Formats: sequence, structure tokens, C-alpha cells
Amino acid sequence: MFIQLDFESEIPIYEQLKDEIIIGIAKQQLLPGERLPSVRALASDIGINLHTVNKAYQQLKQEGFLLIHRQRGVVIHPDGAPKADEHYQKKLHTTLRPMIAESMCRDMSKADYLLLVESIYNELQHGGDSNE
Amino acid sequence: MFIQLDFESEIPIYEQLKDEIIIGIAKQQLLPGERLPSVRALASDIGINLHTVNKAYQQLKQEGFLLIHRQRGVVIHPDGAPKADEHYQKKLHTTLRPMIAESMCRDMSKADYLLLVESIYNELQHGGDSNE
Amino acid sequence: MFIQLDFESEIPIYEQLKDEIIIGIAKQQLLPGERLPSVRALASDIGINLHTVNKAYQQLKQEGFLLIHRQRGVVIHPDGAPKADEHYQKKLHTTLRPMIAESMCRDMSKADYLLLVESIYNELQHGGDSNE
Amino acid sequence: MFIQLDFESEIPIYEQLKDEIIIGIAKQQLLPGERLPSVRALASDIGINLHTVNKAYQQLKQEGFLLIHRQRGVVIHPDGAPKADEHYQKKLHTTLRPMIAESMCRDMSKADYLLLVESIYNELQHGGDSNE
DNA sequence: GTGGTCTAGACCACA
DNA sequence: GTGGTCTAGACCACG
Repeated sequence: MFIQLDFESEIPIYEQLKDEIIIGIAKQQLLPGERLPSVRALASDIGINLHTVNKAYQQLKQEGFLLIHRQRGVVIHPDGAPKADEHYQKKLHTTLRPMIAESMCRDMSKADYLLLVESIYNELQHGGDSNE
Repeated sequence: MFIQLDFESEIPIYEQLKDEIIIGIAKQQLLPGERLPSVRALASDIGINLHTVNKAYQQLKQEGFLLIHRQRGVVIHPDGAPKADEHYQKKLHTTLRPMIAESMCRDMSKADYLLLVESIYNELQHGGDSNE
Repeated sequence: MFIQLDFESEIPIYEQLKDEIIIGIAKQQLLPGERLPSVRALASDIGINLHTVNKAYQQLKQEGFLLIHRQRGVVIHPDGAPKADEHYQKKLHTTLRPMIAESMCRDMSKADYLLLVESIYNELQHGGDSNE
Repeated sequence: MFIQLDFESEIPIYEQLKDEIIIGIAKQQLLPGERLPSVRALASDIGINLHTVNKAYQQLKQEGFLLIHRQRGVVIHPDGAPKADEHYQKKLHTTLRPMIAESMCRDMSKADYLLLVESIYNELQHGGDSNE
């Protein structure tokens, strides 16, 4: 599990970090109950501030992906991630709609888009052993 | 073409405005060469700041969706939107990957995801006459 | 609406601040849609760090008591606070049980406890005009 | 008397342990003069750190719930728990006020709250024989 | 002027 | 050694 961040990106570092962890869970490189590095360790490892790591961890905890124990550190939620409820589906729809609209404007066919989504699904599903 | 903004949203107003215009183009409610309201008119119409509308227009011009003439005002680019080049595809992949990873974590199947994408494609393609 | 904090307390400042705001809402001194001071204004007013105020605001937003707009500042949630759902009731039960157990150990009768609860309810309900 | 701890909880272990003992006393499962397991025995029994058990015992001794003799070990205070003096009542009021305020915000009626308190009182009073 | 992000460094509670 | 809290100060995005 390598964390690869783009410090030039417009996307906040803590968001990128959240994304990397979620991708790790999806790829099953991070398994339920598995321990993550401490905020300090990961921060110094990546070369960012511990508060930035902490913010990512806290939000992932809030969203149900992580458990945080005062002393035992941070672990992937043993029960697995929260399910895709109605609220999530609605949010996903809202996010996806303008993205797909732009692709349509750019003459990207529905078939192409579906292929792209499928390829990402496959990459994540079968990428369990590879690193990024 | 109604512009529907959510002032409670975490998404900046100018982004929402860009999205609405792009959705309008995708739905073919806004056709190549068609004129958009002036910055002033749209701003006062929606009840937002001039600078916000201007920012949206400028960025859409920068991205090739709009043309801005000094005298003739703002028009949808007559040649249509720029195509989905390699750079765009790569950016789209980067954006989609963490989104799909989260859906996988939440036990959303590939089939469900593809169905969602397809439904949005259909909604945008066949919704050309309706207003939002 | 006066914010009264105890800097010697074991209770974190941001928790006390959250409590004060919730009490203000309960007393209807803070009404739905009403604007709260900016993080900087309140922080300098109370004499604490803006991040501490921000933490209180963020958590109250997360819990549904506040709305935070990037530019328009912080307001009491116009739709009122979230309702007492099952999850909340369960959490309340868990919190209350050891508290009541201790009172029982200390020979506080059920009647006394009920009177205390009732008096607090009345204080908050009829205290709309008083300040703290 | 089973000690049931939630290691996922945000509440410190030693607090939970204190709570469990106090609940045991309230339920009269633990009687005045009754002996508690030694620090070592309880710690190894529950599978937690010695210091954690010790901290709970020390604080309960400090608060007057326990007596700790060098040789005779730890016993429930023979004279019963300290009474609900003015200081305790005041502290209880301070703790209860923000909790009740939140319930009011969440549209929980005074009657519902009183019923909840009453049900917990009854559960503790009549649950003397049952285990949790 | 507003909140959002990030850094830096301190002290404390917990186990 | 772990996360939790608080302070301090900087720069940015938004409108």
C-alpha cells in the first residue's frame, strides 16, 4: 500500500489521502480490522502535517470506513464499509450527472463511458496484488 | 432552460452554474451558436454576484464551451464542445477512480453502477425538450 | 446570547461551546435561519483560537444543527434540528443509565430525579427571554 | 455480575469500568461490604491493563464508593455510597442541562424524557437479580 | 470578510 | 506511543 499524493493538485491533500485509503479498501489491500499507520507515522512518512492526516482519518471514521481507538490506533472498520443507501445513491447521481453531461458534450458515447467505468471496476477488483 | 442553484451546497456557485450550462448543452437545450444572457442579466436574474457569473463564463470559454465577443456577447461555441481527447480521458479516469472505489466499498455492484450511468445518459439524451 | 465558558473545566472548550449553542437553540434565543458570529469574530470575542470555534461549528453542522456557507457564514439550520431518532434515543439511554445508577447509589429518589429533569425542562422552555 | 466493556467506544475503559461497578451497586448486585476482585484478577479476567483497573478503583475510592485495604483488598463501602449533597446536585444539573437542551431541540417532549428516566430507574431497581 | 486548508508545535489523557 | 485538544499564524477560494 503506497500512498501517492499530488501536492500540486487542486484537490486538498486530506481528500487525496481519503481517496487513497478508500481505493486500498476497494482493492482489498486494506482488510477489515487491519491497522493503519499512526497519524504521526503516516504524516512523517508522507511528509505532511499530522493534522492533515488526522483530518482524513477523522472524516473516514465519521463516514464509517475507520475505527479510531485512543490508544490502539486506527483500523479499517471490521464490519466493512457502510452500504450504498438511498442517500448515497442520490448523492452519487448528483455528482455523476454533470460529469456525464460534459462527456456527452465532448462526443463521448454511452458505450465508451460504460467501458471506462467497467475497466476501472475491473482494475480495482483484480488489482488486489499490484501496488497502485 | 432554468438555472437551478443550491445555495446550501458545498459546491461553489460558479461551479454549479457551469454544470447547469453544460447540462443544457448536453440536453441540446442550448444549441451551438445560441446566445446566452449577458453577465449582468444572468447575475441579476439569478440573484448572484456579477463576478460569479463572469467566472463561470470565463472558465467555460477557457475550456472551449463558449465564445465571448466584445459586442455580440456570449454564445455557445458554434463548432460544438471540444472533443474528449487523451488529456480529458485521463482526467476523467482520475476523477472516477476514487468514486468507483467508494461505491465498491459500499457493495455497489458493477452492474448497478453501469445501470446508473446508463440511466443518466438516457435522461440527458431524451430530456432535450423538458426543462430540468 | 452570552457564551459562558469554564476554561478550568475538564470538558473541552469546543464541547462547552457546542452545549451553549444547543442551549441557545433550545431556549429559542437562537432561531432557525439566524446567523451566528463568524469563527474569527466569536473566537476573538471569547478569547480562544478560531480553530476551536471552527471545530464546534463543524461538528454542529455535521450533527445537523447548523448550516455553513463559505461566504455567508454560519446559520442555525432553517429546518430546525434533526429529530430524536432511534439511534439518538439509544445513545441517550446509554448515557443516562450510568448517571441514574450513580444517583440511585446516592439515595436520590426517582421522584427527586424526575423533578430535577422537569425543572430543567421548564427553565429552558420559559427562559427564552433571559440571558443564561 | 458481568463486566461488559465496549472497546470501540469513545468512553475510556476506566470510565466504563467505573460505570459498570456503580450500576452493580445500584442494582444491589454488589452489596455494601462485598469484596471485589483484586486489581490483577479483574484486569486479567477482562483482558485489560492493570493500570486501567487501578485507576477505576482509585477514583471510586476517592468518590466514596469503595474502600481499599492493604490486606483485605477492595470492598464496596460498608456505609453505602455518599449521599447526593448540594455539590453533587449542582454537578448533575450542569451535566443534565445540555443533554436535555439537545433533546428539546430534537423535539423530544418533557413527557417522553420523564418516561425514559423512569424506565431506567425501574430497570435498575427491579433488575437486581438479572445480569445486565 | 467569510470559511477552507495546511503547517508547526505544545500539552494532556489513555493504556 | 497513541490520539485529543488548543494555540498561532499563513495563504487560498469564494463572492
